[in-house]
Amino acid sequence: MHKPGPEMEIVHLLRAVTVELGLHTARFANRNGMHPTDVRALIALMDASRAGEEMTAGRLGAALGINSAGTTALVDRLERAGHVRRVRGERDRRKVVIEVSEEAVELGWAHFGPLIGRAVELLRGYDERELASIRGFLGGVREAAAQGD
Amino acid sequence: MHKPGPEMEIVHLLRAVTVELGLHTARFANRNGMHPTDVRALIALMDASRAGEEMTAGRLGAALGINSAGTTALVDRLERAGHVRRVRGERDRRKVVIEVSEEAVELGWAHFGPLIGRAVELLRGYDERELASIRGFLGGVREAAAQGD
DNA sequence: AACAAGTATCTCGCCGAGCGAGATAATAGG
DNA sequence: CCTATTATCTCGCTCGGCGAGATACTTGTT
Repeated sequence: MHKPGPEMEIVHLLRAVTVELGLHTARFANRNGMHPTDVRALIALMDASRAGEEMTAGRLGAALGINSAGTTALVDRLERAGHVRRVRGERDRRKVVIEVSEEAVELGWAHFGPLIGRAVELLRGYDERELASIRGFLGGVREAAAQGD
Repeated sequence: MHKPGPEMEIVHLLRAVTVELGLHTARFANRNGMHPTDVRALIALMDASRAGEEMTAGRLGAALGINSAGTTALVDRLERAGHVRRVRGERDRRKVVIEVSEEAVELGWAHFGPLIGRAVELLRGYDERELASIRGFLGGVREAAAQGD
């Protein structure tokens, strides 16, 4: 019916990885009385912070694929738990900038640190050409998955 | 604070890929009046079918990280939509074997086919050593993420 | 064989995440 | 200024998933 091909093994492996990472995230969420969405939000916030960008409520909701009502509830939840702070935008006072608390960053590192460490360790075992192929494949899949919004 | 390192770029890229694939799955779910969990369930079912294994309600719930009540509701939903069939276990009549309908398989291929095709195309551009490094990295991350259940 | 213990699924009642619709507040453009 | 636009929030609601416990079938024990 479909030709198997040795490439399919890697495709299925990639999917298996995303499933496993999803479950890993869900465990972190459960252990801290949070929901998967809350964790995804914190990750998005830390990403923005690392890139030196401000994350507003609207952009956060868009990044997670939930609407404005859901986003407000999400930020309420995170704020109530002390994971984020709401800060009114300085230049545009309609906006609400969301800042991650130091405590949430540490909580995240405690759980995801070992996994990240292991991944970095694995990557150290490859030479530049191998790293380039990994980078190229992941980048290509990301682009392909982003098509058709 | 943290040493950046060129490896971190790939770690963040992998995370970006999982985020993008998650959104891609959510779009498929929305367009077909389903929820992300339903799609994850169908994928798990097709995986099992491809591996020639029977998937029961209990194993499905475990694979998705939801409890038995939620699993029953999930299977009800999928059955109502015509995506799966319930079949009483032959040997052990307590079990309920879940079978995916041909129609659901085609629906999935219509949406995920192009993405899978693009991934395979990308992989064809690498030689055996490069494929081995991609396989090795993904396999290693999967194992690392599976630790600590 | 009959009974207890174990296992797989289902039912019931409930909580709360996320949605649609629309209100409110701030900015931008003519 | 007055209107259109943008950003967030409020309200009411639906329904996915949970905990507790019921039900049905299987397996081990005596």
